[in-house]
Amino acid sequence: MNSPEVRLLLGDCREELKKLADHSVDLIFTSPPYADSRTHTYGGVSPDGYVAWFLPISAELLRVLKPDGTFVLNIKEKVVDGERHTYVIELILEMRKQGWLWTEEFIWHKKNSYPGKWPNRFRDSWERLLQFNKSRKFNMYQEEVMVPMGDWAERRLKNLSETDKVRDPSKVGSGFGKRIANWIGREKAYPSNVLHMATETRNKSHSAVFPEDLPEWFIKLFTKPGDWVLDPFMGSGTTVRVAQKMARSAIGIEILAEYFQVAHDSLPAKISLPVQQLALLEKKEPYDAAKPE
Amino acid sequence: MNSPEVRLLLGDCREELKKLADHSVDLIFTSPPYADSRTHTYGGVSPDGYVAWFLPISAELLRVLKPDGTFVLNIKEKVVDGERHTYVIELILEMRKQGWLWTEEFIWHKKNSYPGKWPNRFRDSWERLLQFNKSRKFNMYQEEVMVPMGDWAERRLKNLSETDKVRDPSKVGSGFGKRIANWIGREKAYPSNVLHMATETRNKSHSAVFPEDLPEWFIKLFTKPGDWVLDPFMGSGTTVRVAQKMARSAIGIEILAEYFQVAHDSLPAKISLPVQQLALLEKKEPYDAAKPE
DNA sequence: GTTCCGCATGAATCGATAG
DNA sequence: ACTATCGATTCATGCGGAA
Repeated sequence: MNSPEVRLLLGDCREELKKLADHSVDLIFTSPPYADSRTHTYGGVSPDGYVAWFLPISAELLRVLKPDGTFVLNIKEKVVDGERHTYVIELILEMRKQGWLWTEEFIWHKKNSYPGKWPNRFRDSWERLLQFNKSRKFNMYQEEVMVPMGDWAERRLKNLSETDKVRDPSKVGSGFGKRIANWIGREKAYPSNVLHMATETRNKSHSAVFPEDLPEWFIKLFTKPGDWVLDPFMGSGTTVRVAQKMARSAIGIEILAEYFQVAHDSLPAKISLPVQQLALLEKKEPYDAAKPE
Repeated sequence: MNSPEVRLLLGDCREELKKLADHSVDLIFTSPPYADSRTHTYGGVSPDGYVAWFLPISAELLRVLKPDGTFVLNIKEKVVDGERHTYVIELILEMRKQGWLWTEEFIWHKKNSYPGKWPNRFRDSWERLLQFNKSRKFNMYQEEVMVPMGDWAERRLKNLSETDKVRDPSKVGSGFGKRIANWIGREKAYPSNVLHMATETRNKSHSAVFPEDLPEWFIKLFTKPGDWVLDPFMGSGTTVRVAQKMARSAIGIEILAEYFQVAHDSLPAKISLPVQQLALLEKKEPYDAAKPE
């Protein structure tokens, strides 16, 4: 494999994505601006217009993703007029019409949001991580994200009963049997589709939408070293930064010069930008640490 | 308030619901048969036909619910041909057309989910708890579900002082620190929209689909003693049993005589059934403890 | 009494094989 | 080709009996 590289593109992803080749990316991990946030960019997408705004982008993502690649979309609907808005679930339906397969929905449980409440609801402590694929056969490296087994295992496996050594069919006909003996020597178990991760609190010079653990988990699960990771809404660059640390190649696209600059500056291994982009950066306002929300 | 009572109805909820008066119920909590499960009843609803099957029922539920009442629907889509099926999210969209407001989506994190390993997915360890309302003003007794605070705030503030204060003094004055400080010294905190509960695996003469903690939490949150709770898919009666324990009145509807009998027999405070229903029970096979799956 | 340990159980899903 | 059946895989929990 070639030495991993990072490419940062300053601009609107609706344009920048067109520069990427077909079937060139192994994993897309992104957290797009939610409806009504970052209204200063992307024309202030309204909840009602969200699906129409996103579909051209997801069409490009479908094009650049390799056939055995994966698209993970971190998103959560906001509350509008007392209701959860339906733009996310409508988006799922429309993306399927585009050709995406809705393989799975992971839950990110945000462990440490501060307590608080509204008259009609509690604090929102979870977000969706929608997994989309182009085909039913996609790359997944499950062993990379295994977790330590519970301490029950040690006790359990010390003494095996006779029924443990053979497949013991369930009494109630659930069709499920077990062979406890298979677990001997194992120290790790597979995770589930619920991820417990704290939100980023140690805020550095940039504020991140999600903690580094989140892209790291999916990069481990869906790519191997040298593979290409894409984040079309790079923001302050969490995804590309993690990808670089993990020896994956990465492409990050960001429309806002301030965020772009933060992402560039925070890469552990520095990269140089094309002259063209440096000129673009010059024209924008200088990055102000207090500005990004 | 009148003394709480429990009414059990043996029959198809599509018929039985018609017997209930308009605006008579404070909380509907139910877990309908998921697509393709419980195929021996309800004609084995297929994923593709699920929405059409459910809509007439949700229309009746809309009629019987009080204007300030709440409907909590426990459901999860199954995997069909490698994808999460879309019947649940389609149902949300269709129910809104009926007049329901989709107020919130709680997550039930099942700590001990069904085991299994597949090449393309992990264990499914969460289910949806969809909250629907008829109006934006509904009864919610948030204090009833507050949880012990523990040392949450202390840890949080310690974190704040050590890290955030140093790196970004603006955070402390900006309200973040103040909000945290507001919680110091309080004994209880409001919960979030993620519920961590184990499934009921122990088989005590009947197997419950969900643990008693689950309906208990929503009954506390959305009703007060004496209010009416309805479960149109009663099953083995977890919801009505909990409601009775909590001094709420309850109505349970179940189509299958075996489950109906279990629900009736497991009520802590015994109730007598109308002669008509006893006759119906007679005609069915007698309940056999080994039989319910 | 308290702690430790054995054990059955569960809204599942995939791939291969058979009709 | 398309559908139905079958075997394989897997982990946290709470009860009950033992130490």
